[in-house]
Amino acid sequence: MPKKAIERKNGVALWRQIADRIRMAITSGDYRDTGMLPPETALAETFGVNRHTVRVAIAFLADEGLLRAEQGKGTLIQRRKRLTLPISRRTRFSQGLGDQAQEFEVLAVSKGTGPANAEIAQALGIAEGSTCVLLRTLSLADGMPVSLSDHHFPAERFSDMAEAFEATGSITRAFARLGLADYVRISTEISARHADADESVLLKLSPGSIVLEAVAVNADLDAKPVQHSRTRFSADRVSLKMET
Amino acid sequence: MPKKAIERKNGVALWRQIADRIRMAITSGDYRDTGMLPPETALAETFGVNRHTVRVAIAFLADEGLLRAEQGKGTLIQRRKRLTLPISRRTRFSQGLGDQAQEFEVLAVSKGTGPANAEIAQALGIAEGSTCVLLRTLSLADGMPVSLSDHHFPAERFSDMAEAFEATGSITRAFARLGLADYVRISTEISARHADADESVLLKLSPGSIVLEAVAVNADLDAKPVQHSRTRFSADRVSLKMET
DNA sequence: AAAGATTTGTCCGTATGTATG
DNA sequence: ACATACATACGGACAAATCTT
Repeated sequence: MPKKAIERKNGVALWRQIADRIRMAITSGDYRDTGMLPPETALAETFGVNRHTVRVAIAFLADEGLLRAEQGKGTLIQRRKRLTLPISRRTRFSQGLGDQAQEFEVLAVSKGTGPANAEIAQALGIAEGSTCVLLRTLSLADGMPVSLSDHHFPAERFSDMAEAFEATGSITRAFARLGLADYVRISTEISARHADADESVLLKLSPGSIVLEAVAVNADLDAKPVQHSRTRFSADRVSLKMET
Repeated sequence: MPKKAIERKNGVALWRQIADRIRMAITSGDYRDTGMLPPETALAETFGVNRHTVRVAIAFLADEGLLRAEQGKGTLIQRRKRLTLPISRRTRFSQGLGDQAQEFEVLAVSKGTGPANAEIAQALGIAEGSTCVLLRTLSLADGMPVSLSDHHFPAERFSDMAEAFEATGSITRAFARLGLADYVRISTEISARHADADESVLLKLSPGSIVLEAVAVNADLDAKPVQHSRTRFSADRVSLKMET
């Protein structure tokens, strides 16, 4: 039974819908045994479309780097797994994801300072308009972008946060360098939506992709908030797990 | 000024990209002051497309129930707010959402029994293939579908779960009736994806909509799992919040 | 109350993109 | 590569409903 009939007239081309379905099937491990896609004719049959349409979808995914079609052999799957990020009071971002990939890195995309808006000021327990250190980071697992984060730190307490992060490559180590040895996650709010333009570019998403957005607040052991972050995960590549 | 130029040839129709952008603008509160969309001509100008194209996008969102266009007046925004479901060790579903709407109800869509697959058997700590009570529920806030859940309960212990739910209208009360006075959430895994056919129909989603999927396990106070559920939330209508 | 401006609704035609066989 | 059918996007013109002056 097909999960969902491919439909016309929803503003999404058939080949694009099929590409999305194949991508989803791969990330949920559907072709694990062979490591390759079924033949184009079989896929065309499955989705109830012409083979040409399937070929456009495959070409699109090959361009993304997810597939590699080889004449005579078939269509090989290049990447498969979805990472799982544990979330708990003791959440440490790079620890949680880092051990699920060969290579894991967090880059500072931009840094600066700016005033806290109402939402962030409330979360951090500071006055609206107070200066914050801003840090935008991009994490990559085996070279593939996984998450994009916008962090806010109260500037009064952590004025050198951006530099400390660049020196250490980790928020946890940057906090330690600034004299905060330990901290805990006090809240995480999760939603999902379509990626916007910035996210599409930085996370290398195709248009219409979904992001999981996690807005988190960390606090020191006296329950004083030290960090507000808004992290967008590529929903195709990550799921979030809470042990409570 | 638009964040990013609308692009053609990505397999996504212009009107669809514009509909997605308008939907996102609304849910992030962009037109809160007037409660209406700018005129079609202004939107066309903003997005750099013909007015007809904007009209198709608006018709699409109107069909979703997000907008209502009225001749001579303008285009009214029908709904904007997102419900927030708290998740913690003490999560009680209808309690969490129920107080954010005037009226909240949970319906049993279907019930039955069936064997546990590998994933569910492991989560519930029972043998693969053991019989489970299956229950599919649909929750509505003010008449609008919010979530669709597939629950599994070990049949050995909770053979009358489905009936108990129908009699009480709540999982918590059904457990209580079957002798389980208290239980706790032990894990929740969250991901996001496009809705499939069943979900689209039951949650009244338009094709291409996003669902948040939360796979949760509840256990009694002896840490023995009592329930596995897979809940899909309409991402446009719900966000999940963890206090840790 | 009347006239004009604004805004959505409908019709025409034409060009390009998408999907099939 | 070709031919065919339908969806998408554009442009212009005008009607219908509503608001403003």
